Amino acid sequence: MAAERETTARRRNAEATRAAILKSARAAFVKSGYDGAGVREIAAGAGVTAMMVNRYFGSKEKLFAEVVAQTMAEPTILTRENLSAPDVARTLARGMVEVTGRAAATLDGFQIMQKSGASARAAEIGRAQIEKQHFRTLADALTGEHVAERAGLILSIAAGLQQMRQGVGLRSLTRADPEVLVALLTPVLQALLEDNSERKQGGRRRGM
Amino acid sequence: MAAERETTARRRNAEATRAAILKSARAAFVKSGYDGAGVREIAAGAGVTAMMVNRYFGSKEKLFAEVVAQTMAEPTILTRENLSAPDVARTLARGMVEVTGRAAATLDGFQIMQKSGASARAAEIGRAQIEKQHFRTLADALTGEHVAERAGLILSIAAGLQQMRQGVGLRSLTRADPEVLVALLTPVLQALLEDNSERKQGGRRRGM
DNA sequence: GAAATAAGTCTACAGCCGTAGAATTGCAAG
DNA sequence: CTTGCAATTCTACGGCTGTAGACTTATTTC
Repeated sequence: MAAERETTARRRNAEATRAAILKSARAAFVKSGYDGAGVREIAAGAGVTAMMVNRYFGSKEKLFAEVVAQTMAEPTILTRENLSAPDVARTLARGMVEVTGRAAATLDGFQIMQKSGASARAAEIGRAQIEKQHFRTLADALTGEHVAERAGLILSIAAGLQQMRQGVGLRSLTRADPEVLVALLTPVLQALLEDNSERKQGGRRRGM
Repeated sequence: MAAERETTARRRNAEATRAAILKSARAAFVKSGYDGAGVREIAAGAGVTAMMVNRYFGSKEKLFAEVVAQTMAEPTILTRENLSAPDVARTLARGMVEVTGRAAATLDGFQIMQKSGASARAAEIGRAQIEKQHFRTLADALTGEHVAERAGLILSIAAGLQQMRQGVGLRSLTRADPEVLVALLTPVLQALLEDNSERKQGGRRRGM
């Protein structure tokens, strides 16, 4: 022994337990939302009892806040790389549509919010993180007029697609060829990425 | 007496009670979603006890189904009139944005689904009605290629805007000038209403 | 080995949930 | 007025919720 003891060696491994709870909680919140996921269920998924959740995070609400913050801090769609790609609109469209791929983190965040629609508290927590992470990244990459509104609308499209496909399960979208959706979505996003707020061109859009 | 007795006069007015429960239920589901709205709360809003809900509708789930069907059967945005207006895109955009106006019915439906995201059963019930009402109306009005996908995407945009504005409360959208949102949304919807699935004009097939 | 402390579990509490069956009320017809 | 039935309420069940305090267990330090 004495091999590892970073910052005082853990007895029954508090760090690992905490991480396990976070992981289980994320899965549970993605699946059932804030109200739907039970503390006992989350704890069981981490191999501990319900009280550990309160012991490590104080309350279910604080655990939720940490899960949301962590999930949205690792974006995979709205990244600076994607936003500076040659064909931004198509790249974003593909990220929104390809739910199976490695776009899981960003979509997990939207999914949690979609499943947590009933809770005002969850909405507030999610709003703060969306604005801090996704919205910020997006708005920073845009140029021209009405940047905030355009960024908000792009996020709305991502959220709406997620809701109708994964949540509601609208068949015309679940059964659609992903490539068709990407092709249809690309010009839509293009209209918001560029500054074409109809006719008031003021200056030539240099952006994207 | 004998003044009114349509289909055998009601003693303590079963019809009125039933209608009162439906009305209260709709308000409750809009506010709290399927899981969040309690049977006792719904009943209290109608001035009766919880058991009347089961007596008149069999179960909470059946009540929900009836509320959703009724709400979505009275659309105010996706109407045939709006879909044959001269400037369809702007008319739809305005309907999606002006939440205060008389677009309440259509938006109520989306709001119920947004708040009920945690329940798979509610999603299934909502999906059926959305496809039957909104989707059908919309798809019938479109022409060209990929009508079903385009209709689904338009519904996604409506749902996403609703979620981000009313649900999550994204500030860039809640504080935005509605006219700006309409102006930005119009070309976006235009891209989906027209058949501009990028460059493959192949042949003009009448859709679906 | 004994003491100290961190990690984890047990038990319990109010309070809510949807719903079932029995009992009760109110109205209208005989 | 009485009888009959529809409309409504009462009581209750089993199960779930988040969380608080006391208790137990394991690990480390002296």
